[in-house]
Amino acid sequence: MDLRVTPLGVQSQAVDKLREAIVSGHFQPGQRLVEAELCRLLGISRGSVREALRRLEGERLVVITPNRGPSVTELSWEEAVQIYDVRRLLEGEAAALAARRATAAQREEMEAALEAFEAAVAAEDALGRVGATACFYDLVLAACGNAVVDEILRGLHARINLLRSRSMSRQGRAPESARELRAILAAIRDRAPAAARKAAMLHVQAACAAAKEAMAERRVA
Amino acid sequence: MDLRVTPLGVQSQAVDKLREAIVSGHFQPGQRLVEAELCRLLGISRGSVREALRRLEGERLVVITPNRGPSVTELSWEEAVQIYDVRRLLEGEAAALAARRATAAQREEMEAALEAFEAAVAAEDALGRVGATACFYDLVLAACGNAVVDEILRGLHARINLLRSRSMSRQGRAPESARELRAILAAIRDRAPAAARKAAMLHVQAACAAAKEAMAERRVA
DNA sequence: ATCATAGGATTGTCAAACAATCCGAAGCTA
DNA sequence: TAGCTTCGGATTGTTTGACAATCCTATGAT
Repeated sequence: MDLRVTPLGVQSQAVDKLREAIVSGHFQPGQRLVEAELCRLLGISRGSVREALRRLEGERLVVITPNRGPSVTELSWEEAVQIYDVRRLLEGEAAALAARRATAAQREEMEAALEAFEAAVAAEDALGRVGATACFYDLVLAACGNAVVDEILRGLHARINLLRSRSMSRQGRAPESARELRAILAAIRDRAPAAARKAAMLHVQAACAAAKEAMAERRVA
Repeated sequence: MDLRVTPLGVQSQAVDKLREAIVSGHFQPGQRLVEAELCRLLGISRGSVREALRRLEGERLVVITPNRGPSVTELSWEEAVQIYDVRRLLEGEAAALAARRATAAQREEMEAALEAFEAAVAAEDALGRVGATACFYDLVLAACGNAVVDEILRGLHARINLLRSRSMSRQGRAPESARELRAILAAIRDRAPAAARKAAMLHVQAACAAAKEAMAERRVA
């Protein structure tokens, strides 16, 4: 077991901070990220900033246009649909694998996370909801045992967040969402891969539909 | 239509050359990539080399260990299996979408590419085979119309290539492979998404099994 | 009003430097 | 000889400064 504690280089911190700033909407999609500006904000040199930006480019959170530099990725609705398509497949797979492989302890943790989510829904605690959702997802992805699925889905979630910064609301859908997650967990507990896959795909499908509606509202607003 | 011709900055070229060197096996998996060395080989500055390496890290072709620097990714068999799992899903999806969306012209091109592949198989032209395969894949991915699937699969193919550098042989499987591809194309021509998905998944499954055998041979050798 | 031009802002790239870290090899000890 | 310590070279992480190439904008000319 490796208990190394790395002093966490300047760049890694920069990447984390920038990613956080982007997914949280502090930097709006389309906004240009001027290197000199980021140097000032982060207190690091241009070389490090550029490397950090390259990493975020790899995560598709930033687009670097030649001779124009970096800006926050703008996600078209068309591309968002494509992402949801892939998510449907991969989250279905992840759920199926989790149903087959999750240990008893992991099932317990999922149950706890889901209860936390339901509590947050009842309390209309938006922040708690996203935290609990993330926790639930982490557990499923850990249980599925496929690091590649994990890695890709993390990336896709971050990218979808680029949309959500504005259409966050939709809290009306939370109860449905809770029911969908519960269905997934039920299938995982029953060790029913096919059912888990179906439930997870349904959940993504619903999320996509909800995003579409939110998008339409935004469009007219 | 944008017919801009970009002078193609130093870094982009560096990334391309390094990627080529890696997937072609010129740099072996696990080999360390010393920055100063790459500066000499590429004739560019350290800053540019480092940015190029960051990009390749994003493509998972290079691993950068803190305070040890970059080296060519070593793909474990375990991880390769996970990649094949995802490929099965996504190539199935791509084939299904292509079956639904491909234009007549695209079907013709696929037919041509497949015939080229079969010709290369008959002529035992290994290089021609990989070229024709790549071409066929490009056409299917273009026809499927999902840029996210395209992008992810390209990445996964490159990563699987990290394995193949040694286990390239397996030319005995080429005729089977040709039959599998033909089955995919047949389904696409019939506009039968379900059949196309099934055929594509079968193809990946077979490729995975073949890789496993090649791996086992290597292991004992 | 339209076009050309100039100037500022920004990126792309290079060079040089230095501290921190890692790794191997020499030397010392038992 | 085996094992431990120490030392020094190699390599990375990061900074600073510089300059050409490119883009954008505002100014000025027709």
